[in-house]
Amino acid sequence: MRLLLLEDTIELGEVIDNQMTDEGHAVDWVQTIGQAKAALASTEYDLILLDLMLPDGHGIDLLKALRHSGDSTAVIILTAKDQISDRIKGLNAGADDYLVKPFDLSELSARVGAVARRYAGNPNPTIKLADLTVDLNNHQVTRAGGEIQLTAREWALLEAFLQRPGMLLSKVQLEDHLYAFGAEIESNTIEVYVSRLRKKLGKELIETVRGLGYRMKTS
Amino acid sequence: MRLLLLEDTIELGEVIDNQMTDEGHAVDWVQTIGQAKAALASTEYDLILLDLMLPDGHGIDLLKALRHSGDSTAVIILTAKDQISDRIKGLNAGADDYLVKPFDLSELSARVGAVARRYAGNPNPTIKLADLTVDLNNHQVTRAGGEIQLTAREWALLEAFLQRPGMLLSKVQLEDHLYAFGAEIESNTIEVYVSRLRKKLGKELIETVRGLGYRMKTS
DNA sequence: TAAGTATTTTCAGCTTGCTGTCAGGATAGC
DNA sequence: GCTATCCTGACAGCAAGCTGAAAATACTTA
Repeated sequence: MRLLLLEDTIELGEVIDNQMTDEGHAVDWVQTIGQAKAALASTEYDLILLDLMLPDGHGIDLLKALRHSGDSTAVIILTAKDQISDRIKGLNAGADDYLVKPFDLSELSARVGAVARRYAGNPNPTIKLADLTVDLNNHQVTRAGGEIQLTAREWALLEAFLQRPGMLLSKVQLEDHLYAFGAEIESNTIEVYVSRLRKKLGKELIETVRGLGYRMKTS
Repeated sequence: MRLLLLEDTIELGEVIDNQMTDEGHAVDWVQTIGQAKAALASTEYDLILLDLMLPDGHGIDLLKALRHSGDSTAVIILTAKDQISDRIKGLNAGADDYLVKPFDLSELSARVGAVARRYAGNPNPTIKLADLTVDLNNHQVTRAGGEIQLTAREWALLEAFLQRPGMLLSKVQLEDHLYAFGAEIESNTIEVYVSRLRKKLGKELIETVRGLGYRMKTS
């Protein structure tokens, strides 16, 4: 899915950019309304993530202009907590959803996923892997009918593997996926979680590549 | 199906009118409570689409008057209002469903269709869930014959789960369902209501997904 | 309006179970 | 065998969630 991210905070913008890219979306990240207009003029997007307070104007105005011109691209608004009335204005102006900062990346993923599904017409995406069924939407994993309970971290790890099927992933890459930027991990946490995941999913799925990282078998 | 649409915004009214007419319903569109009363006095409707903020009064009052006079016509509330209690008042006053503006027309169609089916084929639609019977019309839950009394909030929460059976719902999503946009909840209200619902319905129905939200078992 | 009742919201203490770390053992490669 | 790397059981600390109860609010009835 093709996303336009309009967010002037470098820090937050980068995080969202990375996350969305990780999830397989094509992200164009711009930081001003001017740039956004240029991007929108030249490209067709499936979803716009819209910050409201921007250096060269207010996001609502962009949204209004967009809707006025007959553009019905899905829009999710990102607003600060103290701008409640903005949310209402945003929804009135034709936004599809909103998120209040600070938000969990997982929450953002869920909303974006919901929009993606709405557009793809696929209500409940699942991945089948060996005898496992992974419900990406509900964070549910089942094997032979039985449900496997995963903790948040275990799920995040599985997700990392599923996003790049069959690829070799270094511990650093996995850490980057599990821990939002800046987190310092000084122990063998990844090893521990790989171990826990294997125990729950079945050992043969995740293979160790000594000195390099891990790889999940695709079939 | 014969609909009464009470909506004072010309723009929105026209859109809904057209859409519903397209879908084969007979639509009477009025713009004030006065006109609505006149229409209701002379005609039998299957469904009322009710805006709340109206030039000559509040939609809730009409709904209350209607129910007080023993009229059980289905009502779907259309509200852009951000007042916390509107939704609750609406449901308490006997609304069947609600939609927060702006909404997708497809969403509206779906709700209207649901009401249509509810009234056409099935005079008393119920969902069976474990040993529970949930009567969607009357907002009643029974178990082994005994009736379980739910308060407005408790019902709203149950409803959120029933509308998306088996899906993982975050606390934020549940808040959005219980509290119209704009309400800020700063405590563990959702946890409290989950706790109360569990106590009334039976603990095993709602499962906690730590760090992510809750999920209601479907069977 | 005021009193009485019901519901909602908040708070605080408690429980649960996840997380990150470590240590000691296992394994692979040389 | 030796070493680097990886695996995994155990555990303390912590954060998320649960729940009883009080405070605040809404609703009802006289």
